[in-house]
Amino acid sequence: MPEHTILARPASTAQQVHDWLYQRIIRGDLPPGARLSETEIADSIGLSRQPVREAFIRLAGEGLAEIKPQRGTYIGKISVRAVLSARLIREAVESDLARMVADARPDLGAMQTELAIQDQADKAGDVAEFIASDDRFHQAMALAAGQPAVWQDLERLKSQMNRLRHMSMRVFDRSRTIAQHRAVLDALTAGDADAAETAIRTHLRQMLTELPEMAAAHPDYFTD
Amino acid sequence: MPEHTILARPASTAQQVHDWLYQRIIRGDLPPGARLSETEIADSIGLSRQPVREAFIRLAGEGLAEIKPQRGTYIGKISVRAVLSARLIREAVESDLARMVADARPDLGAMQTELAIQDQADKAGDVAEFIASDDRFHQAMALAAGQPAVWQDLERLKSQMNRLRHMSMRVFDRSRTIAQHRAVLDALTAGDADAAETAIRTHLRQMLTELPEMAAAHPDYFTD
DNA sequence: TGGACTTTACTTGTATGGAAGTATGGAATA
DNA sequence: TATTCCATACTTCCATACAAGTAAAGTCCA
Repeated sequence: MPEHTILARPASTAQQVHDWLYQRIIRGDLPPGARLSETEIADSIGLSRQPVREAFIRLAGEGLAEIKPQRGTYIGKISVRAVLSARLIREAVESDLARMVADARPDLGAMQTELAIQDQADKAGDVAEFIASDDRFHQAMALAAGQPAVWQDLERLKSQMNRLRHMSMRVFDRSRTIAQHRAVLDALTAGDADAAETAIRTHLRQMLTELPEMAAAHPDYFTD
Repeated sequence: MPEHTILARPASTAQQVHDWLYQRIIRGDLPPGARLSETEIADSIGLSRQPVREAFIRLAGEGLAEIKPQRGTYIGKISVRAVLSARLIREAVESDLARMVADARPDLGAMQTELAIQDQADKAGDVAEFIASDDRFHQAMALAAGQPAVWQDLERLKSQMNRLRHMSMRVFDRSRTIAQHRAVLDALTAGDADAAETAIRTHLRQMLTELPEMAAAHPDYFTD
């Protein structure tokens, strides 16, 4: 998304505030339903309300914040409907991508690398790195399919899902995720499109079992 | 996306400005690359620059405008990459939805209705109504699959594509679109999942031939 | 004690002035 | 003539002040 210029101009203040809040929301630092005050944040970082306000507008556009006119702004709760929708879309798209990769037989070194990183991160208990590598694994598949832009679009849909994962990864079995990733990669390496599609669909359906458990454990974090 | 309240409070001015510009962009009234001036628009509708500015920010978040700091704001050109990506995603998702509908055999009256409307609109030469009904046809399929939220997500991805369609529908053969829609509906009615998937993929691949022609006809409207 | 009303302290929304940066056209210079 | 420099007229960005609306605490009255 960021356009590349020779001289990398620093982003606008409003954009920086947005990025800062975005990370805090995704990582679960700012919990769903939490209150966001323009004045409070503006004062805390020595800015006027305006750039903070514009950051809120950007966040609301991404579905991460909810601006209630004259009442307040709140961190959006995790929409179960949005998560389920994004999951279905991911399954459909990534199974098509998997078939493309299996047929084209490109180099899959990047995916191999990420799998190794996930192994290490799991053993080290580094949850953040595990999640980051998980994303890069799927991104690498999109890249291998020659569709980098598709992954960018999926990223935008995934934002709700990401928050869920930062919660669930601490709870659920990461070795199961690794095993599923390996099944995908094996099928792709073998050039078996049917097996690859089955593997990726199985992997992405994992969330269907995790979501209800998380929603039951933190009912106040979810809506719908 | 708009939240439903019992008493429909009028949206904020900034939101209204956004919606107004959004429609004008999608319908091609404001051509890609055109200049947007905060002061100019603010003066023309008797507002201050601030709400107009916030409308610009919302548009930029949707990829419809590009804000160049201290230089100006412009209607975003149609990104070929974004259109191709959205098209691939639509094909993957809608073919999964089609399979679900074919298997579940729900009532398809809504899709029938839209097909009839498209027939009429085509004969009457009402392009806007034809496009609107085209959208409702696909939306009805998502609804029949029990996935209304999925269509909402696709809508957001489609914005770039929509602009393209408002151009191409005036040029290309609408009866061909109708025939493809009928093939989809027939397969769904018959409960033939394989045929339905084939039909919807064929239909959505139509754009792959239209896009290069449009890009060649209006090179200054596109980027990438 | 209970309930309706008023006040008060918040919130976001809008208007306006000025700061910082960019592009353009003209003048001075080689 | 060609090139460099600079003034000027833009643009978006940020700060500040005020307006409009909400919600909750406080007050008055029955």
